Amino acid sequence: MNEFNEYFKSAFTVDNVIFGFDEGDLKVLLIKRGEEPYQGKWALPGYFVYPNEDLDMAAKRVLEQLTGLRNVFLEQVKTFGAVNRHPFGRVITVAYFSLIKISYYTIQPSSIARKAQWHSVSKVKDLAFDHDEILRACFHRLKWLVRTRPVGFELLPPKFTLTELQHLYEAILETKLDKRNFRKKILSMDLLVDLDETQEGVAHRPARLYQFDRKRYEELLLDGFSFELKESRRKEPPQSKRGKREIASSN
Amino acid sequence: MNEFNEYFKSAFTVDNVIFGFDEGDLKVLLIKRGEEPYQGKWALPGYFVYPNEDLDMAAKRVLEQLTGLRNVFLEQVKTFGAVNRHPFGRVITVAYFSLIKISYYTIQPSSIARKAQWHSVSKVKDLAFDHDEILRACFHRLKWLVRTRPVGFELLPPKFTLTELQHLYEAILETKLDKRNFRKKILSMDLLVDLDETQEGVAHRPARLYQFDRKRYEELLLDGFSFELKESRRKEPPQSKRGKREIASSN
DNA sequence: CGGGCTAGTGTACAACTGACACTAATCCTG
DNA sequence: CAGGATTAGTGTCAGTTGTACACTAGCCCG
Repeated sequence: MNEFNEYFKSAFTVDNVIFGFDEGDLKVLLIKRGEEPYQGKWALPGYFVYPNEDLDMAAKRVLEQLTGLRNVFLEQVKTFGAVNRHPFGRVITVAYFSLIKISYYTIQPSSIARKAQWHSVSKVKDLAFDHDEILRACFHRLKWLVRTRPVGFELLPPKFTLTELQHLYEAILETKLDKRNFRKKILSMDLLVDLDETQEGVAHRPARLYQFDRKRYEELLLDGFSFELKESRRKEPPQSKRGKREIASSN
Repeated sequence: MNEFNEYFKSAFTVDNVIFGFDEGDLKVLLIKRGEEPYQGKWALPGYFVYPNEDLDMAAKRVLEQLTGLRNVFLEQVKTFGAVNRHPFGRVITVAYFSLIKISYYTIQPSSIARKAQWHSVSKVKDLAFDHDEILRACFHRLKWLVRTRPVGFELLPPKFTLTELQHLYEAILETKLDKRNFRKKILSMDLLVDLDETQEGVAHRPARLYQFDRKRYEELLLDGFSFELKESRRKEPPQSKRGKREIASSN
């Protein structure tokens, strides 16, 4: 056993990429570092794993201290262990990502949490450590996840419109989707419950509100869920007014 | 910096799930442990990560010491860090998996390698440490991978028959596939080169030999590859001889 | 009450999927 | 050397799914 002692000199941490969705934009929760190294830079929330703690527990702890939330989607993504990624010594970090409803998030009294802020995923750059790379890896995983499991559940408020759901998919997949095809596909999964309510206080025709059907959701996880829709090829603002007219729908 | 010293007391290792394919069966390379803990048990090949080594480097080193192979498919899968998973102290392990052509594998002179042996994935159980769980996780990842990338390349010998390729897919996916549909699908990808050679020394009609087209393979990786075929529902040995007759193909 | 805005809706064509059975070619055996 | 054993190899049709595409409906606001 002594022959291995030289190896017991490293530390490991967890870092958590916390995704949320708001204002049609995919967001990630970052912390402004108050101390060295990388003081003043934005970083992913994370901490050392305690000696008596499993990895998943550590990730949950970090998430809860920051957001007050438990029982949310949380999954290990990848481990980063480049030799010099941390100036304090050999530290490898296990990256997790979680999906939360921003509307449920409340600022926690802990000192870390007071330095936290949501950032648009597409605009984030120049994070501390190798966190840019970690964020990219987690975003990539989220993109994959969205095809494999009905992800909206985790990120949207309990009641939402189909357009909101479509915007979420578009934000994650970084494409535009065709409205009619998207609706056809989503509704055919029998996953949404029509609440027979509509939006209020919007300056246009109000949209119907839906919620996810948790039971059906779990069925789909088992049966295999797969979401595939090509990017909409619709030309943006029609430059010619003279395209073939579509026959008006009559149903 | 001193405040963190208590965390720098752990070690980490890599474990490598090395898959091969032989005799119609998916295999994994295991080592019989010569020392405690778990002496005499089969285990995944792995070792401590050296202080000056990145994770991927460590995984490559383990693979090469064992098989003599470099430049093979090798990917990180998941990190396992349960508090008591290792009796020597806090050791977390980063699991990798690799795909190799068994025919290229040669027993290396190193002492570890002499204790290595191929095992059918479906029969493996009761491994040392948490290696059963690690193997399951890697097999699961391989199942996913096979839908996403033309995996045969990595596991089959350079020349192979369509039936061998089909058996490989069946072994990984743990299903039966329909012969005609499988062939149609694979050939339509334009990924295989017909070598205009046939098997020799088989006691039946010899099959044509194919090889992968590396260039087309790389195109597919970029363009997005997706393999989906339902399990064949063909009834095994036809119990009734009186099913509807299929019209004989006339082309 | 008209303009601005977003919601909401159907169809036709193309592409893909999946079910399904026999003949061809080789070796082996008696 | 004929017949049996064994695996290779091949096409079509029907049903489903994917995709392109444009207008009317309903609300608020000025």
